[in-house]
Amino acid sequence: MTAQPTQEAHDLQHRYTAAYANAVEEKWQRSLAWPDGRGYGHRQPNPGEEGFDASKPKFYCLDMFPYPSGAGLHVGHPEGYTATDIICRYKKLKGFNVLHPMGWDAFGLPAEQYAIATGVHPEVTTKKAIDNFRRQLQRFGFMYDWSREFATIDPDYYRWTQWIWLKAYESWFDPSVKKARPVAELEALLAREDAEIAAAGGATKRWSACTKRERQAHLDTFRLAYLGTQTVNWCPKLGTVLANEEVIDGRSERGGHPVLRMPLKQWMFRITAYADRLLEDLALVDWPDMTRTLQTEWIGRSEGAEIRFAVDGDSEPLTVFTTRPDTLFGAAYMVVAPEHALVAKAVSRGNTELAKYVASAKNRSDIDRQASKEKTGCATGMHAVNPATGARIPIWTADYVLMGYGTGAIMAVPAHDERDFEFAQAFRLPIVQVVEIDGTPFTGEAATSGEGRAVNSAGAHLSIDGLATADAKKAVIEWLGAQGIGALRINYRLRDWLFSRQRYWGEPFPIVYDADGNHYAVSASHLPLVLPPLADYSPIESDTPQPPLAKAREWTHTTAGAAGVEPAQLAPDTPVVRETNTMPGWAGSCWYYLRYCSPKDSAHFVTPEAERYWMLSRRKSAGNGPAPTAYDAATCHAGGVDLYVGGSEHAVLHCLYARFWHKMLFDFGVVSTPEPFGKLFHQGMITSYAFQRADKSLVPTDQVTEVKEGEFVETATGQKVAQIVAKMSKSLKNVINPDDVIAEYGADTFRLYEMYMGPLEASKPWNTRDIIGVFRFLQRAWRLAVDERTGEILAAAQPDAKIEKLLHRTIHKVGEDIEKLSFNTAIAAMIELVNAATRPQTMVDPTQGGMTRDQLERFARILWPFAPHFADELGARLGVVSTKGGGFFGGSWPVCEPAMLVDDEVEMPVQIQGKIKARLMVPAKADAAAIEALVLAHPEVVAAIAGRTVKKTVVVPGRMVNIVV
RNA sequence: GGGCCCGUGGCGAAACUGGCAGACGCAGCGGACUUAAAAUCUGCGGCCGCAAGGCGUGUGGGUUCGAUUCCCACCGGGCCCA
Repeated sequence: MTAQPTQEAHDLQHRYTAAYANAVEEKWQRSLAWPDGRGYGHRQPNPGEEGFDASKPKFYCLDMFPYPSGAGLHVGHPEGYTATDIICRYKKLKGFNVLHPMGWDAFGLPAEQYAIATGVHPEVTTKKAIDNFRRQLQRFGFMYDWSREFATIDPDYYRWTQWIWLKAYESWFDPSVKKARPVAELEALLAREDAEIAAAGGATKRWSACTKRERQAHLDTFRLAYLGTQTVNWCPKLGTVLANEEVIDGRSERGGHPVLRMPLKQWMFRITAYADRLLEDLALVDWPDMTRTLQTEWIGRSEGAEIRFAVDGDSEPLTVFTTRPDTLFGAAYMVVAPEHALVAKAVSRGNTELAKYVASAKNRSDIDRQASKEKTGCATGMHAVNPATGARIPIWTADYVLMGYGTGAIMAVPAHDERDFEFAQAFRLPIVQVVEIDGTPFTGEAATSGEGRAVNSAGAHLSIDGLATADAKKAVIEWLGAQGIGALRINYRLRDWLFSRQRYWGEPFPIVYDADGNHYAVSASHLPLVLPPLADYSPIESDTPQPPLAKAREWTHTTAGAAGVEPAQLAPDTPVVRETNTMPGWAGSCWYYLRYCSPKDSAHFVTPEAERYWMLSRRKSAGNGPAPTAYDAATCHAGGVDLYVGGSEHAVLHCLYARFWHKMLFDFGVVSTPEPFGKLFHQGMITSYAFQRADKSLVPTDQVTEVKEGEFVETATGQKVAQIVAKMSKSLKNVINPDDVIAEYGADTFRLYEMYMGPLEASKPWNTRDIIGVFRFLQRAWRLAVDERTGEILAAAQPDAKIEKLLHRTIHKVGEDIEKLSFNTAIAAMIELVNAATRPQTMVDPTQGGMTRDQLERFARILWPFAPHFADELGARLGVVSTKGGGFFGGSWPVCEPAMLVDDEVEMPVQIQGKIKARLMVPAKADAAAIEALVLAHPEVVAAIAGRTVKKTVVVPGRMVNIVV
């Protein structure tokens, strides 16, 4: 990296240029490299290991798991990583044991699609991408403990992902204690009580009278990981299921191939069992309010009633869920989803029009169905009885009712629900007002929604007229209960989690099926179940879903014994077929933070001792006692990771799924805390400038010319374009490559720039022009300390009192700001310090100005978390650290004397009628009365209030004085 | 349509819990140094005004001795739900 110095630069060989910065950075990174070449810098030992200091408090800081894409790092990645690096280095200087790991979320679709296109195995491309990511991250100087690195695709890792899944498979949720228990306990319980269980055809059967198969089938309905039937969007041409967002008008978004909606048996997680705990425990964590709100809404708990309506000519009642049981008298008709069993019944009675409607609705995605304004529907010809009025009401089917929510059926109250109203109007169904809402009279022209008083709600058996909504709900629910046709019920928007994917590049399920389709677990001792290599990754075109793994016939067709099924479950020579679905990309990221505690343990998914040390933390209010050894809600924080930093795009799904897994693991007794992440922080997005024509279409950045300050034209046409802020994207050609920026300024400048752009949580535009500012700050700081010609330290002979005071204040402010993650203001404070200490150019003797060696060292220590290579190099030249000693890694945060933070005198503004009219110096310790006396005696004040009487004086010591006349 | 968040110089931003609006940086303008330029050091810098002064934190109102900060309405932008 040592560029040949030009003749002019020859005198200034030690000037902090980009080339110099790069050389210094690479020198330090080399000097800190580990002998094994896997990483460099800090390696944090675990409890029980050599060099572990149990007397220190712990700090576990985590960055969200990156997916190593082939495109390499984006400038968004180092934003969060720099922030966590700064706080970890700071905590290290403050005497903490710091766990700051990094690894790779490496299963996933892009690598698989690349494999389909090129035939290169995803493992090859993924490992290449990981190597590139690691190289880029290391070039930034991030203090990760690389000895703990792993990827989700490592069999040593996914062995435990499979192990956790098996634990869930072997567990059920006991609502009486609100936690998971082994299925074996449920089995024992059923046997002990000789319970009556549901059997085929609606009958019941005693446990003792059941066959082994019947018992198994019953237990399967309780498992936390279970085989369930879900309606999926299956695209035969693409050979895959699609997410709702990927289906438009019954065709795939990509390629426009037909998509079939079909029920499919797939592995599910019973996350809904944990809905209440996932909701309640949000109160225990220090998370952004927005994120907690999003999770709350996602879970979507609503209290209402389940009501069973008798159906004419059918023994089976129609069950609905409603949040407004008080509107029962207004239920003028029923609507069921096209997939509802009752519709099939009606069709089987020969209703051809209905059959046509169902067929057309079937292949519309849920999103299409809810988005369309036009209400469609069809009468089933069947009728239900409104239990309150005794009226016979028609049952319709319409696609705006979804099978997935509630019971897939609603009672329609058109007067008070907008969608029901539109539907009733479209099909001329009766509309009856049953709620009188204050301020919104019901005119019959629109639905009125909200709470009020019940009207038109009196019948022979029940009358709720005049009752407020809340009381009316209670009364109706009570009456329904007494009649045996309904009850209070809690419904959730959250659905059970579909965990199967028809993909190759994911964790295989440790499950096999016998010839009858019964499933058996592969025992934990046979894990990992390694993903078999495939020569051909392309999807299988078929009308029935066939995951790519089905192609590995030798792997899929095996025997129970070879697969590792317990002989007690199935005879070893029984032929079995392996599950060919794989786990989704979420699987590996649900528990990676635990594996970092002990990534090499081959006997446990996490070493219990390491888990306790790194995950248990004392609350701030509980003082600084020794590390806790067991969770105690009174003194411990609920969440193990002390700081989790990542984008808000993961606020709902990833953070909810990880919490769910953590709670299961907590119930299994293998983790100590009820929550995984104590404090969560979302860094903002780094955007970029882009250019827009008058018609709002976007112009790539390289097709724009700046004609003058702030004025841009499209180069080809000369047409004026507006500069706007947009996401970085290839098509806009406004993507910034971190490698280029490092080459131009060095990693330390890059780190400082991203932290100086603005608040960490804010979304901010990258402005290449601004980088020079922080680069100049480093240059100035360098020049302050180092002779640019000789490389020798230039230090003041005597400390300057003003600089010493400012240094203490800066130490204080930078420390405080780091704790608040307010890095931009911390850097501003350091810039001010350096500006204040900079020698005037006219100064002949450099030892007359600047900072002393001791002051420079303290400055280097506070700068170190932000610009570590720069600070280490400065420290080395000062002779206080060495490359062998690892720079400031083992150092400490400088001391701030509280006495240096207070002034003897402070300037106070004096306002008259709220406008500043004077300023004067007052002793800092003066009380309000003394200040008032000083102020009223001040000549400027006397002049300003001359001729008027002072009505009131407001004195805020240390702030200001306001005189009201 | 409902809910939540955000609007401060030419630009990125700062401002503790209601107490000096614009710290710090970029861009700009000036001075010093230089044959000159770059670099560096240094000064100015919200707007209007020659000045005194006035006006200023999206707009309009309110509470308060005092509002960027709290309340109401509106305008603009974003996110989530429907």
